[in-house]
Amino acid sequence: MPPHRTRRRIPEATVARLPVYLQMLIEQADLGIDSISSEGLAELAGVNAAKVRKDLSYLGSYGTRGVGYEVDYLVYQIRRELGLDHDWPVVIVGAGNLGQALAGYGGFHERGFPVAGIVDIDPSKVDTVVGGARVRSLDDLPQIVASKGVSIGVIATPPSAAQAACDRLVKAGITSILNFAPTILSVPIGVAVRKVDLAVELQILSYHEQRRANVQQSAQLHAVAVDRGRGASA
Amino acid sequence: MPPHRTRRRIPEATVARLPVYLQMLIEQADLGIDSISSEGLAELAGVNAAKVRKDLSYLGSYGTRGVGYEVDYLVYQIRRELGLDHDWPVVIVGAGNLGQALAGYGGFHERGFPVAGIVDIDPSKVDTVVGGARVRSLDDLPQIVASKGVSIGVIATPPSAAQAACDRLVKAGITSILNFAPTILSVPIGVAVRKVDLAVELQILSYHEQRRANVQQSAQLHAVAVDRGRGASA
DNA sequence: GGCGCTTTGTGAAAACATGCACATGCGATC
DNA sequence: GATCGCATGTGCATGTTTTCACAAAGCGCC
Repeated sequence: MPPHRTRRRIPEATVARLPVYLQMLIEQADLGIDSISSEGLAELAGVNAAKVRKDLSYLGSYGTRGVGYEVDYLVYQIRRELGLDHDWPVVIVGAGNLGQALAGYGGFHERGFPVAGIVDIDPSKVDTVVGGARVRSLDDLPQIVASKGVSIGVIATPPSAAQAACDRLVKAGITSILNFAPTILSVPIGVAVRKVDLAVELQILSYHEQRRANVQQSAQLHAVAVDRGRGASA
Repeated sequence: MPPHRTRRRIPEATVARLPVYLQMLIEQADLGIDSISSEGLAELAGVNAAKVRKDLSYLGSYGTRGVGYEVDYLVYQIRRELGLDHDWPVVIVGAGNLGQALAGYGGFHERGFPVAGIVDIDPSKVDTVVGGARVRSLDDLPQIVASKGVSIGVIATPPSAAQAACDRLVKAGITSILNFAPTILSVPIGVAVRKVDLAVELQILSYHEQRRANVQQSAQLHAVAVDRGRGASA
C-alpha cells in the first residue's frame, strides 16, 4: 500500500502556510528558477528555514539532500495536497460594496476560484451587472449551487443578514464558507467556516500602536524618575 | 504604584480574540443586557468559557464571582486595552477594485478607523471620487499622513506594486500596515504588518473540502474492503 | 450573620507549535 | 569509486496556547 493513502493529518498552522509557499514557488517558476533550498523559500515566505522543512516534510520527502527542492514538483505536490488541482467555483452572497469588489476582483478566478454567481436579496440589485457577472436573486441559490457544483460560499452581507445567508447557503448544499461579516456564524458540524473581519485586523494593529505609545511614555517616565533620583542623590 | 502601570504583556492569541468579545459585548449592551457570564460571552464569541476567563484575566480582575461581568465596564476596559478610546485614521494606497470598496465601506469609520485619504499612483485615477473621498496622488502621502496624524496604512495595490507602496508608507511615517496584496513585505523593525490574503483563505477552505472528499472516498474503499472480507469469511 | 449557590480567577496538565542541532544521504569532484 | 561539502529530514528542547479542575469569593435567602 502506498504510504500516502492514509495520509497523516497536516497541522492547521502548516496548512495556513502552504498557500504562501505555493505562491512564492509559482513566482520563482515564472522567473525560470527550477530549484530552491529551504533557506531560500523561507526568506521569500518570511519564515524560518526549519519551519519550511518541517512543513514540507508533512507532504512527504520531496527534497534532495545537498541540493534543495525542485520547484515544479513542489508546486505540483502542494497543489495536490491543498486540492488545487482543479477549480473551486464560489458563490457570493451580497452585492453591496464588498460583494461587488470581490466579484470584480480578478485574483479569485486567476487563483482557481471562479465566481459561479453573485446573489442578493434586494430586488433592486437583481439583474444589475457587477464585475462581469449578473446579480441573481437569493432564491436562485440552490439552482446555482447544484448546476455548477459549487461547494464554497462567500458571505458579503451586512452583519444582520449574515446568519440567514449562511443558513441558506448550507441548505443549498454549501460545505465551506468564507465570512466577511463581523458575525459568529453557527453551522452544522461538517461545514467549515473562515472569518475575515477587516475591523478586527485594524483593532489588532491599534493594540500594537497603543502599546508602542505606552512603552515610549513609560520609558520617558522612567527616564524622568532616574533623573530625579540622580538629582536627589547628588 | 498602580498595578497596571507596568502591564504584563498580553498573548497574541488573546489580542486577536479581544476584538470579537468587544463586538459581542457592544451588541449585548445595545440589547439592554448589562451583565454577562463567561459562559454567555463564550457562546456568543464561539469559543470556550475557560478561554474567555483567561483572556479577560489578562486585563485585570473585572468580573464579579457568582455573578459575571458588567457589560459596559468590560467594553470600556477592552477598548482601553486595544487603544480604541480614540479614532485611528487610516490611509489607503491603491484605488482599484478593492481600494474603492474599502474606502466606501462604512464599517471602517463606524468602528473607529476613518479613512483619512486614498491615494493612487495612476494619474488617471487621481481626483476621481470614490466612496465619498477624492483620490489623491501617491506623492501627497507624506502630507496626508503628517497633517492628519495617520499611523495606519492599508495596501490595496496589485502585488507588483505592494513593496513600493509599503516603502513609501514607511517613509511617510506609518508604523502599522494592513496588507491585502499577496506579497510578503519587508519592513524596518518596529513597523507592524498584518496580511489579509483572500486567496489564501479560500485555499485553506479548499484543503478542507479536498480532505473531506478524500476521507469519504477512503471510507468507501474501507467499506468495500470490509465487505470483501465478510464475503470471503462467510 | 451564616449557608448554599453560582461563577470567577488561576495553578497545573495537556496539546500544539517553533526552533535548534545534527545525523543522514545525495551529488560533485577527483 | 571513494571523499567532501551541503542541504534535507527529524529527534528533542523550548515556548506558547488551550483546557481542566477547583479554591476563592460575592450574592441572596433564611
